[in-house]
Amino acid sequence: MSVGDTEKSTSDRGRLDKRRAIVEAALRVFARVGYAQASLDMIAAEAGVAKPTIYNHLGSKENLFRHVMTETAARANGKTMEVLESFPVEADGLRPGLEDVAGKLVACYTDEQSQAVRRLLYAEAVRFPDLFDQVRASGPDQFIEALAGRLARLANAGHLRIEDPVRAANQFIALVYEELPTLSTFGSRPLDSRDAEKVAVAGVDTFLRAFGSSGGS
Amino acid sequence: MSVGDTEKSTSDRGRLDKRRAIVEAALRVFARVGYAQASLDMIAAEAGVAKPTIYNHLGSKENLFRHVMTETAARANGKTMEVLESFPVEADGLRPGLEDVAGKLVACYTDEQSQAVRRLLYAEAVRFPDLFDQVRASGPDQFIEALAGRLARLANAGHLRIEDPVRAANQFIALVYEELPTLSTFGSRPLDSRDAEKVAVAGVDTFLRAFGSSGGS
Amino acid sequence: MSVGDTEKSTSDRGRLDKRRAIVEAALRVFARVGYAQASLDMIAAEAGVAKPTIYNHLGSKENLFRHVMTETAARANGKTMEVLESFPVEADGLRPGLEDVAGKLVACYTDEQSQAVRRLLYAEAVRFPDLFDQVRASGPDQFIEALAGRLARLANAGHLRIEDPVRAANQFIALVYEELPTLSTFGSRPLDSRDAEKVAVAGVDTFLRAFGSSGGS
Amino acid sequence: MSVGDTEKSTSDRGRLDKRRAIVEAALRVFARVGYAQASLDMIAAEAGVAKPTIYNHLGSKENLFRHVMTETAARANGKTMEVLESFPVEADGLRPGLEDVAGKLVACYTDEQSQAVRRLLYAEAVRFPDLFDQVRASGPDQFIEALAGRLARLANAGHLRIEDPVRAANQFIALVYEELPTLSTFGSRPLDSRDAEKVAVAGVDTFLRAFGSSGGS
DNA sequence: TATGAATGAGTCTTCATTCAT
DNA sequence: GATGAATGAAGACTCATTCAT
Repeated sequence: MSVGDTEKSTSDRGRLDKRRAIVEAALRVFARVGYAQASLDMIAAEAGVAKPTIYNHLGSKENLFRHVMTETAARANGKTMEVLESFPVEADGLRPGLEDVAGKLVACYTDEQSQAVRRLLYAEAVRFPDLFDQVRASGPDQFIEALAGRLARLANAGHLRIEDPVRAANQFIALVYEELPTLSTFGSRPLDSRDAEKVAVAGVDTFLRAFGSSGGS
Repeated sequence: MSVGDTEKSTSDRGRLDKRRAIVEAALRVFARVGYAQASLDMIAAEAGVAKPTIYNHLGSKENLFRHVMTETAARANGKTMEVLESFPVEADGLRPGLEDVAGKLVACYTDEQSQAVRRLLYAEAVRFPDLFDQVRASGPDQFIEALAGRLARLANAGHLRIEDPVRAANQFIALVYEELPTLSTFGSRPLDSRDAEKVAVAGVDTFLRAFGSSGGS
Repeated sequence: MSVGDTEKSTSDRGRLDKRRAIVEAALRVFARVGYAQASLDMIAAEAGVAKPTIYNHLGSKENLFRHVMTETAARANGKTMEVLESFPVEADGLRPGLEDVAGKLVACYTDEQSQAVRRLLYAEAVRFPDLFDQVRASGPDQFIEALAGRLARLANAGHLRIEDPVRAANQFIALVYEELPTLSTFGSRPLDSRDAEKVAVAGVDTFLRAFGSSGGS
Repeated sequence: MSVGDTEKSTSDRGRLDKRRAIVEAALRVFARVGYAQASLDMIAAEAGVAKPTIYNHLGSKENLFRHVMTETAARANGKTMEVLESFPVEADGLRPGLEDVAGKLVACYTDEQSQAVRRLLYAEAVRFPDLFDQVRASGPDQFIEALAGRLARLANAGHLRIEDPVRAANQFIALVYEELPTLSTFGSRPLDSRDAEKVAVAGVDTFLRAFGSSGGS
């Protein structure tokens, strides 16, 4: 009467699909109107499920929010960490390499979901301080650490003049992101990607003027 | 008990006092729990007035929020602009001058009300985009412009090597503020002022390494 | 423009009327469908007020229930205590006196509101044990004590042979009320008052057979 | 693993066990939180079955409640009727015989399940009046009838002076149970068995004072 | 003008009940 | 027959806003 495990996997797929639909819909709604203003009615409608289904899967509005935030942040953080794989390791092509990395980081930063999570985290920092810490520890903190490592390696090889790599890493991203928040009204507006590109290139330029071993190359 | 305009001025004083009390109470409540979660009951209680009095004075919750934001932002921006009056204009004492300015800017940035406004503006950027623009135009944009002017003057005098003063101004504050938001969890936590000081000094250092006419000092 | 205190009293009257209407409506609804099944919508409709008005006056469903119970019980207890004022104090007319008291007690017991409170208290004894205690202490306990006093006085005068007046008081009302709960399905059904009367008279008869100083009078 | 009717009987046993588990769990839950507050989730969890299984076996919440009440009441009534088997039939040992019966009745009355059913029946008398009638007819009414018969026999033999045996039967249990409901807060609290014993003995004493042929023996 | 009281709309959450497997 | 998942309906409670005084 049935085809066996295919059927079961179909059912499981249905379950997971529904959960996924809820979480994604919730992210969209939260991003659109904020945590407090988002009603479970909106989210249920957006996800195409009944309201109690959300409770069956996620338990409560607060829990739903936490899941949405951590899962989306994890995805975004993963993409950001991948960028470091193309980080330059030699003096040869240092500037274009850094520009490439900076461009990719800007792309990650301005990714729609990434902006949404960041804005929501900021907005609800008072209500969910622990969530803020958790996301930061598992994301930005690790990223800064990794970036500092790459910079230190370049410094050791004499390609950069850096005393405090962690601080330099922080300054690198400060320069690269610079006015992104302002340009996009904290992510609530689309942002011209050429503007962002220019900012990134300028940030790399200043970074190399400050830390390049021979005034940049 | 008294007559004539004295009475009227007394009553006017009372009215203004009441309005002021409402706005200040509203800022505290909004900062504590956010816009959506703040109820007019809380605000009325905190201000020591009856709920309808808020409507008499400010009209609606949204309007109250707008007034609170713009008035508080204006006060904060005023203080920030004053900092520029001590901006150095000569090569002599350039580094300590910039460090002094950076320290004062950090103090302004980390001022409690200032953080509260910034956080609320961020949090409600989607719901009140016009408010965001208005505050930015009357504050940060003017500040950047003024800062760029000071930097251009220093560059013209040969004390700094700067091509694009506006960009340099943005980078200056990016370097100075750097990780302030992270350190204070976007303003929801007190922040060690010595840490902030160190960040500011390091930011100035990097800025001068990049833009100093002779490698700094 | 106004007639002075009349106007104010009118407004106060309106307030109190509204509160009274809520409490009375709540008693009716609770009695009709029980605590858990009673919705504030029903109560608000029955009282002719808006739902939040109930919250303004009474705070919560639980609190409303407590007020309804204690206020109604106090009224019922008051009436019951008044019955004792006609309690016989002499051997002359002892039996008719006791029968009169018994009849009045049955009337109090079978009073609609009284039955409703008793049934609700029983029904919700698990959820509101403290309420149960409070009502019992301020009502039945005091009544038994007072009744025991009257019986003791009769015993001292030699009109009754009673060793333990409190026990005798309990047995008196046990005999008088006897099968009232069963007859009225615990108060959920009207009860034939002649049946009740007979039970009361028979109860007095048995009581006097047991405690009368000369086999009854 | 096995075949034929063994398998079927095993499965039947399982089904009946499951049904029994559901009914017993339901009684516990209903007793603990009342009818309206008891959710099928609680009951399913307490019974260790899935929610739809309850529907397969009992059909609906209301039906489940009816079954639980009637089955438990039948069990309790059976035990109560058994007590009458030891009812004294001679003048010799009348008082101790009645005291023995009274004690056993109190034990039945204060049995945990018995109290739970009584309380639930009282609590839901308005919602389930027919259930109340059904249980009363099959239980208390028959018991009173049987008790009246025993008393009549004793009266006929000259051991008691009773005109209306049914009334005397009702008064007997009224005196014996007397303040049990109050002592145990209508069964929602454990009750000191020595207190109950004393009440029973005192009830028998009064009963014999009233109806004993020679002042009791 | 300032306020106590009232309310209509909307929020989160729970529950009895039913499908699909 | 037993179950995990889904849902429509309903409930307690809150809030921004408006009258009447």
